[in-house]
Amino acid sequence: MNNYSKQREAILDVMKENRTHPTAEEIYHLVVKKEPQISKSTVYRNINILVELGEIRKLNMTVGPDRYDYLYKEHSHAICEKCGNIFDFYDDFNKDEISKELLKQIGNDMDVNSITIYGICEDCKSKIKE
Amino acid sequence: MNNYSKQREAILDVMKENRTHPTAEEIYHLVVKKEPQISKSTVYRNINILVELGEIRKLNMTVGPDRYDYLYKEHSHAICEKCGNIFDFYDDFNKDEISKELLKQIGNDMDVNSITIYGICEDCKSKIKE
DNA sequence: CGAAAATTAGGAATAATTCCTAATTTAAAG
DNA sequence: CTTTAAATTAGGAATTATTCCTAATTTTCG
Repeated sequence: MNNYSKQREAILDVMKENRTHPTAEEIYHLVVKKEPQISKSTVYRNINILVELGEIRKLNMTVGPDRYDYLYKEHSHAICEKCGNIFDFYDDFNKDEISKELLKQIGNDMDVNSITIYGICEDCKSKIKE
Repeated sequence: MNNYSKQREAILDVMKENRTHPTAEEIYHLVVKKEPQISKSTVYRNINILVELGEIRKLNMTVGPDRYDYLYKEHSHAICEKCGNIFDFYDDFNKDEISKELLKQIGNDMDVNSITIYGICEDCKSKIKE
């Protein structure tokens, strides 16, 4: 793993240019404009490699397929469990402290990568009431 | 939605008895012991209803299928992005404050349901180094 | 009880993702 | 530069996870 390929580069470019938290399918449609011959399996494989390399982040969704995000800047996500909308925000969580607390409680010295808030957005709240 | 059925009750019982964050498939195998005739589609449908009703929680996984958790007591999860291990822990996050901060930053008055920590557990860290 | 609404089993269908293979591209060594 | 090994690709098959469909059964409630 880790040889240069224009396909992988095109995928990373698409991720850099798009801060829309695209699904794998959406990434495929964006990248096929740059590399028309690219196959879907290549997109999937490279997405996984880029996640592995820590260049992009996988967002775990309650609703719909997984989404991906380029790590342009340290930030967190608030995700609506109803509609799947993702909101970027800047938290002031202290990851080292969370790590320490986890060690104390669960006895496992985890590296904390990200903190995700799951909830219900304004729109979905009002729809439920109706 | 919301009529009694012994199938739905059996699923909820299984969730109460098992604090292992089972997948839908695992729930099916557990519940089929109690209700041998139950079908997988009934399990899936009722899992979704129970999530909807707020009786169980869906855990969004980086690796593998989604998992579910009975809400026996307010707690948070730390999930290993490599192996999918889920650790329960008690946080002291102030959800109302997070909600306020979100309103300020994203302009959306979300209800915060849960906070999930994604990271790499001890075991997976040591495996990567090898 | 008896009608209407909800739920079921079981399988088909769909969606999302991974796997397989032969061909091509890239890296690195001479 | 060639040559060779390793990595990557396209494209489609296969697999996995989940939802949808239908006729039959169960539950609710007047």
